Amino acid sequence: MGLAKTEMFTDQQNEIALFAKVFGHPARVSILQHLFKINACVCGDLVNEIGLAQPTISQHLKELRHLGLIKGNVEGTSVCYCIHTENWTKMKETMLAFLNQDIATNENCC
Amino acid sequence: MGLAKTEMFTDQQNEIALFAKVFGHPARVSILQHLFKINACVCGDLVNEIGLAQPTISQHLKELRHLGLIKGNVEGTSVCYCIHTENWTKMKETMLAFLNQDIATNENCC
DNA sequence: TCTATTAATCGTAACATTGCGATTAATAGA
DNA sequence: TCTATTAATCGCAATGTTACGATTAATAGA
Repeated sequence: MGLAKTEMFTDQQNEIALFAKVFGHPARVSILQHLFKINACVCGDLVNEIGLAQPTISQHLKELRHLGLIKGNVEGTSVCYCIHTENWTKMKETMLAFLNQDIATNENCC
Repeated sequence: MGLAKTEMFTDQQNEIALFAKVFGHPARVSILQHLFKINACVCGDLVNEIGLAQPTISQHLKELRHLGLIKGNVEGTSVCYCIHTENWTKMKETMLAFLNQDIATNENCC
């Protein structure tokens, strides 16, 4: 189907999956790392930096923007993208709670 | 294309993307949370717990196993799955380094 | 040995993702 | 106004993902 059955999972599980999904492509990881590094960027810079075509980068930026992890200011003919700090922090809390789960001790297994 | 151009990214970026991708489906998030909770589980339990068909769960378990995040012991006709603690810790370090990036201060933007 | 149980695998349909050429929209500057 | 620049959007081809019915493989117990 290619279509996740989201209705059978909790909001929290779906939220984790949505954030993880957007990190599930090295181009988006690379874009975010670049934005963190310089904290100000136009799309053209990213095209040169990463090496994918302009429409491809634009599409990845769109996904990051729709999840709220970055924001963009129009400055003349270019757009200045940067990390949406508050939303990044919120996302981080959700993901950290998932990654830092404690393992129940159980000697019956493994 | 549906095919990420991994060769233009660093090993670290590809690794982050691979881990994130496996968390990018609520069923796998749910499976991992369940394994953390009870730390011993057969596939059948997960089918009842989650509500997807047995082949679907089996497929998700396979992906988690191939990334090394879980391990499975055969016990008679059932299989006991649990978190692969060492690999989970390693994965966590990689993901935390990405999530905890510091934002460069730059007042020229946003 | 026969049967029930359990999980893996196969095959396939439906849908999603990725990448990019072509085009469009918007603005700056001549 | 005209042109150059920049990024978004469209459209499409190639590939990946998800889900599950059907089947298979393996073992336990009668």
